[in-house]
Amino acid sequence: MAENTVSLNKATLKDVARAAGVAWSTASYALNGGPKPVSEAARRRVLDAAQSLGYSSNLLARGLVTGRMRTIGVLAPDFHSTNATEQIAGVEAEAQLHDYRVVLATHLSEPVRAEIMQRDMSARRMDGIISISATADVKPGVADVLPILGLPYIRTYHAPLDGLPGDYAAVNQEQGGYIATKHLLDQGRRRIVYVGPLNRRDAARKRLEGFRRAHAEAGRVLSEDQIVATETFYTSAGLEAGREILGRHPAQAVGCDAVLAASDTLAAGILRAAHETGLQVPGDLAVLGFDDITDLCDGLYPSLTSVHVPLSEIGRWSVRRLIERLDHPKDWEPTTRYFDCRITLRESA
Amino acid sequence: MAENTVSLNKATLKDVARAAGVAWSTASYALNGGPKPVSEAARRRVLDAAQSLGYSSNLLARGLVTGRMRTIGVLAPDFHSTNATEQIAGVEAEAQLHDYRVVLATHLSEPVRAEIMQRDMSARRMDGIISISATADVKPGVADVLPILGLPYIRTYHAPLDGLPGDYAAVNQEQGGYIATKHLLDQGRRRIVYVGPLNRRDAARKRLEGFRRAHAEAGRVLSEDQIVATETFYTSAGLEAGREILGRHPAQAVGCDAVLAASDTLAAGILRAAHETGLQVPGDLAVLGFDDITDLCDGLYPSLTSVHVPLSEIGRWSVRRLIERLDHPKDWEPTTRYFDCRITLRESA
DNA sequence: TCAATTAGTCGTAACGTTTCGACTAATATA
DNA sequence: TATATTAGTCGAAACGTTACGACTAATTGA
Repeated sequence: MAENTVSLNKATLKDVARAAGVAWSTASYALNGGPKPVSEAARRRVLDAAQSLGYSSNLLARGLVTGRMRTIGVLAPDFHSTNATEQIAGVEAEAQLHDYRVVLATHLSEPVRAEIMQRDMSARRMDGIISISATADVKPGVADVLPILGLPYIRTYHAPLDGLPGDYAAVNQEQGGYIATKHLLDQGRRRIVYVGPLNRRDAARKRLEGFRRAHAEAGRVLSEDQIVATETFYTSAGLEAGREILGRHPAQAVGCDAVLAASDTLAAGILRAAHETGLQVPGDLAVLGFDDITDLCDGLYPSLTSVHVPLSEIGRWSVRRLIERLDHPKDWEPTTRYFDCRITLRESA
Repeated sequence: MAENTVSLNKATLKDVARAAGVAWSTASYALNGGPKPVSEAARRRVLDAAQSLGYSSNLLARGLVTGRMRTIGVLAPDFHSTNATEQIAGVEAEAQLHDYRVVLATHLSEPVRAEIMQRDMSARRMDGIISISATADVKPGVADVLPILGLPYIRTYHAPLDGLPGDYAAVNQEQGGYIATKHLLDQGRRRIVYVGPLNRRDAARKRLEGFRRAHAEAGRVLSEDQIVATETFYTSAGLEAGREILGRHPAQAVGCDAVLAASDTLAAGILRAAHETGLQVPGDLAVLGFDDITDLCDGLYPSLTSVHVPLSEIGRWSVRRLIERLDHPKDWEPTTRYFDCRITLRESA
């Protein structure tokens, strides 16, 4: 089954040309449709020769002369958070659609490592860079070197106004918080509590702004104990917050009839607190998460209604935008694009 | 803060050499320690020149002449399953450690696409390919072209004995099933039910073998209704199976006191069925999952004890193995390596 | 002191492409 | 018929490196 193992794909354009009895240049024209036409007869012979020699062109050599590698560098903080991987998935899928390849580099939010990676991408002559962030936080210095590389780049999910020029794709976190809250209010929930980490300048804060706006528009006064700060996004933090919230108004029917959590993992903790307290979800208490992590939301009991964040879409758009810029460098100008969230309905709210 | 924007990194080795007053070759030796020594004085001048010109070497040109790009191609079916991403994460992390970069390609389990990607990687002169599988199923044709490319490659998580030569890294699924079952038996569980999809030749079957072996070693007879087949790995399938199992022996105390699920998502369904039935977990019923998906296991109530599958380790090992082969091509021979699972203890078992 | 070694440097030939300018032969234009 | 135009082909010059062979100048050994 492996009689052809001898083809160590050493065949070069020169070989093909020789086999077809033409000059390299002609062979090149025949294969890739260069700037000069080539006769049907010659084309045939070249194509046949290439076929039978198992020729495939050396993209390094081509890249060296053309200056384009059809490759996009993706810079990400890590590879574990769904935030990052979903975006990368989108990037990869869209890139493949346009016959671009993707090279990966993680920087673990360390500026030095980030700079090394960016320089490396430049040295490898990537056509452009997409710098992904998994939080809306500004990681100081992580993308600072981008502008001086002279490569087209796009940042996603970073804080929009960090002063760096260039394209920018972000989640409309505020809108996410807004529709989530509106969804709960429309259900007739009277007292909604928002749970999330507020210490950092983060997505959770933006979501909170949406939470406030929805209340304001509905003419609802928001008391400050309707906002509960957590330290992290972990389930344990959610559980702690949940116990506090539900313990605060023990037997009171309308003490708190809905919780909007800044992440699905937090929401899982709330759900657990509800179980412990014996509350029915969504009957006594509605719970709404953020991120729409399928496995988690489906697995929870009851399954978790969650705000879907269009991460994959962000990745896809970034690629399209980058390629557009590469193809028409003239009519490009920096763009900031926000992506709206939507709600994935399940049982909990 | 961006006064240096002019440095369009056009500086070439020739420029550096000119600035330092030496020949290209000398500059190259000074920068990368070539085969000839270079005087301290010259080295200084070259390094300084390189520094002030913002020189970074063109890796394409270098790759063209050296034939090594310090780049590994990663072939994966998709980008959404944790199975795939965890492995890729391991690959990326380890590659970075050795100053290798990773380029990504998904083939969606379509043989044609897989072949295109593999040829592209060869054309880009990757040093080697790691072909990742997310299931232990053999996807026919997906990796068939690898051997004829003449590139070193490693397959992970594929079915080990699919006839293709080369390095191979796999999960010891049987051992996973074994330790999981043993864990439950050691707890004193009397009647354990295994839940998983059995129609396909898949990881779940291997796990079942371990389940059987543990019973045999403990001298326990296994009745066939202790094995429940599902169609999928989804939570809904787990719920269905759970209802069947728990409904089958309604009030009977020792009807079934433990469930080993072939995945965490299935286990989530079992947990839900337990809630519906009013059973206490782990008191009345122990539930053990497979895959150890952190967010999910931590989020469930009670949190899910799960068999951890060393996916990231597989990725890391593959990279080390590949680099070893690249560095010492002579003393290489095909290796198959199995990676053992371990149990991550949480509340449910 | 003379030959043999060696440290240091320099050209230059690869590597495998694309593309430019020049060259033929055929075709259309007047 | 002479001339401009074109289709088709070719050789050679890039692209930016590494590495080989040759060449000096200095150092060593006898």
